[in-house]
Order: sequence, then C-alpha cells, then structure tokens
Amino acid sequence: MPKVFLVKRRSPGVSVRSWDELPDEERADTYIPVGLGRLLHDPPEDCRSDGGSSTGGGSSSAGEPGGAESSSSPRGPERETPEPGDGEGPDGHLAAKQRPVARSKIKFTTGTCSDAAVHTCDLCGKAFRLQRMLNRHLKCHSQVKRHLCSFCGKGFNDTFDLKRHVRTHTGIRPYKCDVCHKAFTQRCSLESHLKKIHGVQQQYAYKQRRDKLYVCEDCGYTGPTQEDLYLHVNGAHPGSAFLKKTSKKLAALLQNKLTSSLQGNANLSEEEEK
DNA sequence: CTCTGCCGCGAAACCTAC
DNA sequence: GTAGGTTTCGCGGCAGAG
Repeated sequence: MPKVFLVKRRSPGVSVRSWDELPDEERADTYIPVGLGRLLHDPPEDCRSDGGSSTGGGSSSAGEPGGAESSSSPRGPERETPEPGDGEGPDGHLAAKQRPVARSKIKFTTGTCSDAAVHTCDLCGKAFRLQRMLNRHLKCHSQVKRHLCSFCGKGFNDTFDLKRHVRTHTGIRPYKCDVCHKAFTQRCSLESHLKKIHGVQQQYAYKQRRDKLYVCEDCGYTGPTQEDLYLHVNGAHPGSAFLKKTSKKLAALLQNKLTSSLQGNANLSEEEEK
C-alpha cells in the first residue's frame, strides 16, 4: 500500500494497515506498490488532499518521529498546489482548516555571479556561465511543469525531481542507515541522520559525488551497479519502464552478459547432470 | 553541441519530545 | 514554547546520451 494511504486517523478506532509494521530496512526492499496501477487511474482523495500523508515523513517508521502514523501531517508537495478536491478526504479528515498556507519554496539564490557569467536571465537577473544553464533556468519561471506526478498531479521541471517526489508516494527508501537500519528516501537525509544521531562524518569533500546507488523504483531494490539493477529489473519487472529507457547500447551490452551468464549456468547444469 | 537525467546542497516545513 | 531530528523539494552544477 502506498504510503499515500497512510493517513493518521483522528479516531483511534479506525485501523489502517501501517508501514509501521515493517521495519524500514524491510520496507525499503520489499515494498511493492501493488496499488500503483489503480492509483494511476483512480488517485485516492487522500492523496490529493494530503500529500503529507505520503510523506512519509514519516513513514518512516514505526515509533519514530514522523512515523507513518503521523503522516497525516499536512506536509508534502500537494499542499503547495491546491487542486479541486483538496481537503476533501472521505471522512473529512485533513479538512481545509488543517491545511496550512501553501508552503513557499521560493529560494533567493544569487546564481552564478562571476565575471565569467555572461548569460543573464531577464526575469530575475541571475547570470550564468553557459547558455544552456540559462536555458534550463528559464524553465523555473515557466508555469508549465513538464513532469506530472501520476499520483497527485503535482508538476516538476525535472524528471529527477518527479522521480524523487514519487518515492514519497511509493514508500521506496533506498538509503539505509548501517547503524540503526532506518531508511530514507534521499541520501542527504541519511547523511544528516548519520551525522546528527550517530556522529558519523562523511568522508566526502564538499559537492563530491558519492558512490552511485542504483534503485529499482518498482520495488525498492538497490544495487551497486547498473548491470546489477538491469538484471534485477529484467528478471523481476520485465515490463518496467526502466528497461525501455535503458540506452540500446547499454541494454545490448547487459543483455549479452545476461545471455552468456545464463548459458554458462545451463552448461554447468548439463555437466552436473552428466 | 544540446538535451536530459542525476546529483548534492540548502532551506522551509513539519514532527515529536521535553 | 523550544530544540532537535526528519521530510521534502527548488535549483545550480555536472556528466552522459544522442
């Protein structure tokens, strides 16, 4: 069940399947958004009325601050984009009165204001070194969001932002704490947790890229390599969009490896049978 | 070369505990 | 009320694909 359904009921009598029943580490790896297909066509009102519910914020976990049980908290992206039907949960929970004012995410940054920055945004004055940076920046001013969340309808300028957002609906938490096994949707959340709770300092320089983690957005499986993820998806989710998006070159390469691997196993089996 | 996806950073908004 | 931890997302920088 997508976390989006995990709305804290005001009345304790109502029992709702809670992800609290699963530890984070298990949830992250085992959760399969079975309702996803249905959601695509029939998004629950809760979803629209309370993105927060998805947030998992809570979801995080049982007994933890911001756990799923508290997910009704009016938090989350949907709050920022009130839509028809907002706040109209089936039982009236999270009524409009509980919805806070749209959360402002407006960030006043200075852009790249170096001498080398020669491409300036006419709308906000930010300057960029490269034209393509300015081109992309201009999308920020556009009211048209190209990437829409199929769960709640919220729009994003960036596919990755959408992908990241969708995790709040699917409950997929790829980043796990080695110490307490709590799971997080984003790496920075995990690193913040490690630093504050366990006093673990990251060994990375400022802005240094971490080891990439390959995440299956269908089930939360994580692998250390793209090949690893490809093999997983190929076996577990043959119809996954991931396979369609994988570049032909890489797909062919991985498919060859997969085939040869299977052949090797087959030969091995034959030899064992003899 | 351009487009697009991915990344990390930073900050607002939120929660729980005290 | 306040402090501390967590969740979420806007956005600039970077890198790979085409």
